[in-house]
Amino acid sequence: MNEPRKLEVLRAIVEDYVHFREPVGSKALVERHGLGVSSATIRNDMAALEDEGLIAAPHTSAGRVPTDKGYRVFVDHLTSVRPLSPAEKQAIHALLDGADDLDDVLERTVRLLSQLTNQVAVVQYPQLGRARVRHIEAVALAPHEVLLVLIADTGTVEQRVQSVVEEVDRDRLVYLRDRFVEGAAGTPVTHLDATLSAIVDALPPHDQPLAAELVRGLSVLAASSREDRMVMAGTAYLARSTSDFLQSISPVLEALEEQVVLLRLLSEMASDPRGVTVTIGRENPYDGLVETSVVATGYGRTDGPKIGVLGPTRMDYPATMAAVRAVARYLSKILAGS
Amino acid sequence: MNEPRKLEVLRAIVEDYVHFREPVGSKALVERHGLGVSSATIRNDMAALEDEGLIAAPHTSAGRVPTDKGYRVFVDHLTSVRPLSPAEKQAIHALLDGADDLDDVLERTVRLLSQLTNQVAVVQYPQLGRARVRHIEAVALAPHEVLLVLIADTGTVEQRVQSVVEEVDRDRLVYLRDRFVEGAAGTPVTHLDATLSAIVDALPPHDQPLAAELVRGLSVLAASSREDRMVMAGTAYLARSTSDFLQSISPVLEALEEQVVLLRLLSEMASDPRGVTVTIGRENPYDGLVETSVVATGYGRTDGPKIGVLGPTRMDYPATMAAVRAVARYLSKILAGS
DNA sequence: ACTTAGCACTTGGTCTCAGGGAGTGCTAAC
DNA sequence: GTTAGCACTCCCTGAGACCAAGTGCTAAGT
Repeated sequence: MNEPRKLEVLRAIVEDYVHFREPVGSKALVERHGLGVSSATIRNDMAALEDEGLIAAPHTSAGRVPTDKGYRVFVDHLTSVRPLSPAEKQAIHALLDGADDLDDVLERTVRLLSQLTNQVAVVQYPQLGRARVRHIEAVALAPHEVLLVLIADTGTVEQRVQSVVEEVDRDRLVYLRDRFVEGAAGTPVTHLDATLSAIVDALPPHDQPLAAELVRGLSVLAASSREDRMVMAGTAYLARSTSDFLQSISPVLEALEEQVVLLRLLSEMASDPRGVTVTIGRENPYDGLVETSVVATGYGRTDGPKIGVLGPTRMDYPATMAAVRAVARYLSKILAGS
Repeated sequence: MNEPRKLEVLRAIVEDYVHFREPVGSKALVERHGLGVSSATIRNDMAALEDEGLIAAPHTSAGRVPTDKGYRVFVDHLTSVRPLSPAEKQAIHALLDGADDLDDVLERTVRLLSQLTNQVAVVQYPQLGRARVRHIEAVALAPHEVLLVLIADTGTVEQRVQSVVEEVDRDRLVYLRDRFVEGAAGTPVTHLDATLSAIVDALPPHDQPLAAELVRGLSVLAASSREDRMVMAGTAYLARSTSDFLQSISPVLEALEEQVVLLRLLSEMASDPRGVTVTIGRENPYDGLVETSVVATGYGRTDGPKIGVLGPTRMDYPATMAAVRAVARYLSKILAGS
């Protein structure tokens, strides 16, 4: 058995299936790709590939279709992430320039990625958890209401109106805020609670009740923050996929609405040395997504938030991986620059 | 011609078509509804209704289907908004209690409405434009960076990091902030720009450049605020509609992503004396939504933001209208209370 | 002036059947 | 290890027949 050629056949099958969206037979294969052998030989290779579970036949007299496992081998061994075309790079520049706000940047990015890949794109908000405290602000809005603002070095700003039992005095509030900023600036947001608690303990006793209430509010900000939020675009592409995928669009939409599902999925994806990670079909633990693949990567600092694309398992992996990687890089650059 | 019965026939056709999702014939009509006449009579009525453009036949030997115009008559003259069942009211309570944050409230609300109606639900963010300024905060984050926060009496908080040319001095910033709050608190957000500009003019000359920059940032907050944002839920229900609607799901998803489209649609919907407004099929100016109807109403103060539901023209209008109205009322109550 | 029974007619959906096409697996020869 | 040849399987398509549902019209009844 000719191993290299067998893998070449697998590649050809994947490429043709992605391109023509229908099972591919041995004859068409030799015609479209210049494999210098006859269709019978290819059939032998295909039988072997089928034995290994890399391809499957929908029915006896149909061509073959890659299995999840087949796509996996294709992605892992048969393709490298090709760079984007200049036109695509220019599109990235054109769409991402001129954004200021973090929300705006993410919004544009996700639309861009969706348009580049013709698929659903998602981007996770920068995780406050990995960020460090840059500033804390406390503003008295009313006798018993304080606006708390927590600003992280990632650029995220979280705010919340906290009601307090004690009547707030502006000067005391400024004093407390200064203590907080002084003691907590630079602390990882995850440690904010502990750091602030220590500060409270060191305060004069009569300041402690109010300070404790404020710390409680700030902890809420640090914990229930945007780290579980994401932006999405391109759901309409789901419906444009082919007919059989159309049947399964409803569960996919459900999964997309359950952002928790997606967020877990993204964060569970181990980072890959090549930069992008791919989860294919049933590798995915969620039922609604058994016919979809996810191509994702981190952006910003290492092990940071994720950005990715979701589409039918029958997708153009090389192109999608390239787009995801390129957009992630530009996004990192933009966020670092601002 | 018996006018009342003819309208009764129209109602029966709409109800049956919504229920059984297939064209309804004269015979089935007399069987299912106790109209005391024969099918031939109904056929005459149906011919008349067809002449008036209220119903149509997909083909010669099929039953009739309501037209957009038919639904319109049904909605306007043949149905009243029925109150919700106790079970539904309880569901509303259960889901909306325990929300604090505005984001959280809207999120829960839109999910609730979607589940109640089995359709796509949307809710518009409270418009900052109609709100009044409650507080302004300016915090120096870095030598050339100021965090601006604008808090409205609607509970919305807008923030933005503004970079400034001049190096900021903390005391000056506090001074300027105090001038702003003093002069602008209570002003409608729409007039914020003018009000602040006047304040700037009255300041000592050496404060004016920095103040002007801050005002520019605050104006951006006031203008490009959340008033063009919305929350959505239940897109998966789109795919669960019947087959013919499945063809048109892609344009609908596109329209939903183009939030501008939806927002314009919602704001163009005149408020109806009965509380809920309905836009049916082609009454809708957007191409992607020719097969969908929108049921919406305002919440909060009069002429305020909108909340609504979007689904196939073949929807259960009375139930949907009831759900939208009920949820809008609860939402208003919650927002007023907090 | 309505209402009704009866009936011819239209049409889409379903079923069956046959034929064609695409593709496979196997065998035997190279 | 490769190839040609061939029988076989299975899906898809179209044609034809048939049925069910529904209509519109006419003529008769109230």
